[in-house]
Amino acid sequence: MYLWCVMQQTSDPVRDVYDFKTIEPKWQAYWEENETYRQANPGDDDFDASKPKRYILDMFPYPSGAGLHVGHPLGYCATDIYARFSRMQGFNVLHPMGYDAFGLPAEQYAIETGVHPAATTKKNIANMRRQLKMFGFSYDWQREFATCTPDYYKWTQWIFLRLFDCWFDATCEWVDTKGRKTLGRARAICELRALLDEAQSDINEAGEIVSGSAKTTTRWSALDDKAKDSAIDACRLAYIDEVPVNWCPALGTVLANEEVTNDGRSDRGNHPVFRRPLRQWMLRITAYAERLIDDLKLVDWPEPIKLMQRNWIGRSTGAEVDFPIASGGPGAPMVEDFNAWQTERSNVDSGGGFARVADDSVIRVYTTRPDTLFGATYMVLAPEHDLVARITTPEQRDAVDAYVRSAVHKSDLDRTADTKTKSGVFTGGYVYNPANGERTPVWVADYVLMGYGTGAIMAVPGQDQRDWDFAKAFDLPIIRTVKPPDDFDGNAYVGEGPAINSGMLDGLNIADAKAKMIAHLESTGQGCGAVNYKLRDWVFTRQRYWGEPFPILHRADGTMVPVDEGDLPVELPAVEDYKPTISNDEDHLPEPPLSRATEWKTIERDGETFARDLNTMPQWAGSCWYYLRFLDPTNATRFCSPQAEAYWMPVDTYVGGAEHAVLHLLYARFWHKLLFDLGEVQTAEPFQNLINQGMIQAFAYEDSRGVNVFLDDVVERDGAFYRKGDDEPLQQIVTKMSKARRNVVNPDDIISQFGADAFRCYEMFMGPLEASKPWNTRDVPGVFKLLNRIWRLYVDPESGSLSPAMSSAPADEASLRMLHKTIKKVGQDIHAFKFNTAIGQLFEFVNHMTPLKERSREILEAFVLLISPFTPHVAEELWSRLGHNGSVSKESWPVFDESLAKDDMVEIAIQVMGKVKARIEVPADADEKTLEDLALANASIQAAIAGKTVRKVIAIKGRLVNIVAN
RNA sequence: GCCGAAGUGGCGGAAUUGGCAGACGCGCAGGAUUCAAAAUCCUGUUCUGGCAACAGAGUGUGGGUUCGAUUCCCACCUUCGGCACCA
Repeated sequence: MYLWCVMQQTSDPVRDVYDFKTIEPKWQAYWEENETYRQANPGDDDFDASKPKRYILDMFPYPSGAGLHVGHPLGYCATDIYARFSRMQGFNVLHPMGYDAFGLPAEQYAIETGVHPAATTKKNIANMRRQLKMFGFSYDWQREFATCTPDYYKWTQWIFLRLFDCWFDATCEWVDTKGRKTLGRARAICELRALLDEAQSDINEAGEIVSGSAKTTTRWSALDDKAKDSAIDACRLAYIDEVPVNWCPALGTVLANEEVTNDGRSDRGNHPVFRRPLRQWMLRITAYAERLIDDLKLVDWPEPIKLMQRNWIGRSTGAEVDFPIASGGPGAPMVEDFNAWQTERSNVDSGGGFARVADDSVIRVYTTRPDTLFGATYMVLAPEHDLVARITTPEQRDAVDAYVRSAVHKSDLDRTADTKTKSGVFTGGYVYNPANGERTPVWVADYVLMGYGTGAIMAVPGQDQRDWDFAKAFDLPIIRTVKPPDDFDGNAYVGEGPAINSGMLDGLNIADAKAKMIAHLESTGQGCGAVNYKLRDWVFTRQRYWGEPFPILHRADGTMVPVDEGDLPVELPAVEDYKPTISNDEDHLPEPPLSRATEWKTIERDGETFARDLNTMPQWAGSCWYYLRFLDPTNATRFCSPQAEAYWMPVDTYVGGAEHAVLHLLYARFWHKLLFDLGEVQTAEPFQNLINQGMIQAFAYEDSRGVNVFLDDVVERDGAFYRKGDDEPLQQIVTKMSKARRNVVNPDDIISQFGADAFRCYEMFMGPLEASKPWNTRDVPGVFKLLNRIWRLYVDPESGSLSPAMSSAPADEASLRMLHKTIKKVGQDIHAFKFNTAIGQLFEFVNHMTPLKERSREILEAFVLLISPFTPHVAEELWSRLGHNGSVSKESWPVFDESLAKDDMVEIAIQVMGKVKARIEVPADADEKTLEDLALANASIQAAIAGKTVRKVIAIKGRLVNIVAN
């Protein structure tokens, strides 16, 4: 207001045009000063418990040095509009923002420059905060935090300790706080020990408590203390295991799959990469696989995203089957007599039966098609499989060793790139097919993956195309066990049909044959029905500096103790050098940057020396639970107060990019379920509604050589594009924004040219939120003009006072109807996240009002409220110029009158044989009979049906009439 | 290869989910205003033919269901995103 007065005094004649450069900073300062968007928590003095709540959350950004690109604010604009709208509708709205601040780029920068990642991150956050404020987002800034601060990661470590301190009791049936029956839950590890001690239960190698006496189980009471500890450790939800990783000694670090090139080298520096097992922290997400699938039923997510999660978890049903080893290498345990083995297995009561964990004398496979067992003509082991070494005969040893070595050194991509050509080597060993006792050769091939199922398959070339290809390549027998249709001319037949060549199964359809075979396997102790998941446990270790340290202390003897909760956080120490230790030796073990923290890395406790864990957690860790910290970000005694959690959770609306559809959302759901099992949170699922914004793409221009030309150097003439100056024709393509494409649009530039309100409107007007669509700066002036036109409805640019056309007389009916229609449409569209059509309606309103000589003030006042979620700055300015005190955001959303929101007369089409021949104006509620009569009486229609017989008339109220005549 | 999403004017897109295809915006054309321009306002703008009224075609392609299909079904083509031989 002050600046406006100055302008009025100094410029003559006064031109009080829409001046976003003054308005936007002015109101941003006002919001900041008045804490306009602060949201009180339950228990606070100014908390209004009578209001319903909405928790509206954005996926928080990584504070990169490049700042926000135009893709970030797409989702942020959407949630901001929805949050402002929700407040006006009388909701308590939790709308926070923070930073996912641990991560690789800051560390890479530190390695190159020696600048501490904390300093880089702090600087980047400051820039990003400036940008976020520049957009006018209504975040509650008092709740802002970054995941890299000790106050925050203290609780990340605390949750890790919960994972460490729990096991998953898969057989536990329980009723949750919402009264739902659930199978399986996390329980404290001390309960496991108590169960084992008291109940004299047994524990098997899979870490399952078992009663009964299957032969691979061990009597708990027979174990010594150390063996008990390690058995317990193996059951934890956070456990240590050896898993193969992409080890790059020259970089001194482990690489992600996407950092490894096809020829098995690092994409940074082109160093050799080796796949080798490494001791890693693992999180047992697989224990929750079933519940992660089931509980998708509880959330309102887009079906495609749910489908992607289901596919990722990849539940399949089938059977595990044991194939006894008939012959192999010198040391291999063997089954001499197949019939005797079968008899022994069948005798369940005297130590036979199907063991929970396979013994050495069999190859255990998982199959989804137990009905095809009679067609299993060879076996395949993954190259990493334990049995490979033992089953290989001396004659085949060299070939197998060479094959295994080459496969192990291949990257995943390389190993799986070519799906047509199969490679593999015969081990020389044989197993018996348990269905018919046939001696079946055992091969090793890299198309079988150790990470899925049991790492071994029975190959059924008749019903599996991959097996068919392999059998053809190596001249192995093929037996069809499902009868294909007579006209079938393909290779493997995977369709439905009666079983053939399958003894007792012959004639059965696939489902019945599966069931019968599983029953047979179970009754004879040779196999059992099984469920399998593609999902694997989560490798939770990174050999990095810039992440959360593990709150675990290691004794010299290999045992571990958790850091006391009272000693959290385990703070990340300062180091001189952030580089991992590099080496040219493939066998050199990783030494993460934290090994350079010489003071920190050992610690004395009660006279005993412990080594700290030198690894850090992955970036996912911080983002797994940040939505809970926003509820109560400064709580020093708990990750958040139970009261805040009970009130705010679940997140009602979660908006972010579809690229997080699987990993982030699955990991966060997993952690949430752990906290739920422990009674720390009250909802089974964290995110009730999920919306995936599309990607903002950009036009890019290529010359004839395929080289990209900078946007600024492109001119358009007659719909074609040319390079400025040399008139070379360019090809326009739509692609991701990237530096390489030279088509990056910076939001700072757009805002300095058109303002934040116009920017927000443009992004929302581009198209549906979920769709990917190209940015086109050419279109921005369209919404910028809208704001100017709105401005002129209120402000007379000559005098700077309110427009003389604004009248206090009662509104004309047409304008009143337009207003109510607009209130209805905009409200409904915001609620449905259809912002593009909401803005279309704002245009229609302005188009209606602009030509009027006299405009009702009452209507214009209501319209300011309607635009305020989209264009908060200009709305505040107009609201204040209309003489109101206080922020427009504190006003209520206007209520529409249904009778005014719809037209009383409508135009309907009259068709003859589906072609429109006339249009008539009728009352909106005219019934079908009236429409039919009016249609038949219409002159053009009579002409159109002259000489024809009217067969049928279809009249749809308020829509159309169709006359069938011939 | 598999899974998912999508294909509508010169461009971004709309269409109550089976009921007038092209709302709204951009661009373009014409007009008003102006000494002139910018800005602003008004009019037109799917394509083809016609001065016009009007006629015909038209939502990736080809079929089908229906009085009626952008919408539902079948086959195919193209683009984008994800996954990588998942037994």
